[in-house]
Amino acid sequence: MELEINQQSSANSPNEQTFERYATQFKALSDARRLKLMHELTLKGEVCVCDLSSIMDLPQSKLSYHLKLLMDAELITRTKHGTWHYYQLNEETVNHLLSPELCCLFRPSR
Amino acid sequence: MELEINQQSSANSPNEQTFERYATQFKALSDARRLKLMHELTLKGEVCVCDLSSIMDLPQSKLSYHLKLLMDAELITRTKHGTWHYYQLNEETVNHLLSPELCCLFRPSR
DNA sequence: TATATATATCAAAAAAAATTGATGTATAGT
DNA sequence: ACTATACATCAATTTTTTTTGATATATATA
Repeated sequence: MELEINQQSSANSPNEQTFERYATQFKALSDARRLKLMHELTLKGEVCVCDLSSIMDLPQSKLSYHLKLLMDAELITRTKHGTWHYYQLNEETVNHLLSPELCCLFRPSR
Repeated sequence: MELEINQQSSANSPNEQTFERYATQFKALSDARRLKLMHELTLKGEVCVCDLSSIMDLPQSKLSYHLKLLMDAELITRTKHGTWHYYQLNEETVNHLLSPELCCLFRPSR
């Protein structure tokens, strides 16, 4: 018999942390530019900051700021190859959060 | 043959408005107190401001402010009976937005 | 080793959102 | 008509988020 430490409380009695966690994730999604960014990752699978910068028409430091918010919310992940950093959707988180109806927009089907 | 005015562009070529719209909705969801509020509505179906005020331990004017944000995002609806205003979830919007996995927390099953 | 490129981080300023306390409005009861 | 109750709105303030421009770090290349 195992003791289970709930990462996330049951749906019946959510605790404050659960709400805070979701609030952080929705906050990361609460900006049109970040949504567009997520959409680009949904379409392209994996994009480096340099490409995103021109796609999004954003200066690099601003872009890094928004990428960090999405990283902190665990909505995206990063892999480094040399000096290039490639970002991709965190499909697990996104699919846990968003409806299937948002499929193709932000939620890739596996 | 009918011309169709898309309320929301197709998933393949979302326009700026689509992102702005979702950003507004996610912004409304980006606060732990508003999520708790949504959860209360999910559980109770319909609650008046006076009850919410004690449940949430929030002063009335603050509560009204947050309810307005959720109303503007069309995440909740209101019906008035006399001086009482009853708020309820907008299930259509919520279910369009959130995953079935968030069911019971914010997304009621019909 | 020196230089260039890609990206992250930082601190100050600007902009946006939230709080607060007061006032306004509508309805119900006397 | 008067009073009380339920809720919305407003303006000033505080807090949080975003932007900006500069600097730091890490890797690649000459």
